[in-house]
Amino acid sequence: MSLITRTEEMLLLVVCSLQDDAFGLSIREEVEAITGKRYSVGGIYVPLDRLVRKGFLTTEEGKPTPERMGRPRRLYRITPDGLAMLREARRVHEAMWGALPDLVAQQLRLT
Amino acid sequence: MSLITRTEEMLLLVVCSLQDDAFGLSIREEVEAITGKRYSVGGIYVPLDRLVRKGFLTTEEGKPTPERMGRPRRLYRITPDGLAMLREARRVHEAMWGALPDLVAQQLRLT
DNA sequence: ACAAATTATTCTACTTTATAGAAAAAGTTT
DNA sequence: AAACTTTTTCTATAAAGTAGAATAATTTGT
Repeated sequence: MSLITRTEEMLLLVVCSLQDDAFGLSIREEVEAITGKRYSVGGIYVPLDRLVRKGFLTTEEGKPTPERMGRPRRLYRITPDGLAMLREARRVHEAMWGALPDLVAQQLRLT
Repeated sequence: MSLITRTEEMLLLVVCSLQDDAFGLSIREEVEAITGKRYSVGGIYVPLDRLVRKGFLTTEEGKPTPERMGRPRRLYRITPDGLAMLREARRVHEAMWGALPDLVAQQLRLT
């Protein structure tokens, strides 16, 4: 199977990190905090949908009566297949970076 | 500026790893070796071109008289901007994975 | 009950990137 | 110069990324 994209990896990881609070807007906040870059709502929801369709995430409506205004949340959780994809992404990442000659590695890790 | 894609990161890293032997087909071999996945020639040359256009790689014709048959090679090297992109990709990667709660991290690193 | 305010998701059009492989190019050997 | 070898270029298609307006579902105020 094909490798996951960087966006997909980020979203899967952030869903894991947020645990029971992983929904569209909280995921967006976290992604922005970590990358330091702005994301439109589409930039989050569109790939989230894709991950659900592919079976790497599951989703369900948030609890019915939280004392909170606004539309209910749609929560996300990672699946076993999603975890497998993350492991694979990590393996490739480490193989790539591990193959660097020492001299180049030094240039990269510092500065 | 926007984050580099996973393919771009792979190609930049492999160009670094191969040093003076980084050309289309050798890059493909290395990418395939590391990922364990097959890549068409287009799957390598098209993104390589993009990286050159963006200023993350430079390219030049291979030496004139190598005792080797076939069309001359087109060699690639990373630029300072390319190195900066790799550093940024690495920073984001570490921030993402570092934010994982211990329990999830265990599930991922093992198995 | 209705209007306003709040919070969040859905939808969709557009741009960029990925993917595949046939065709062309540039050299060497016979 | 014809055949062979190695490598790149080109081009079409599919998939993913990006942006933001529109819509939805709830609570609060009157």
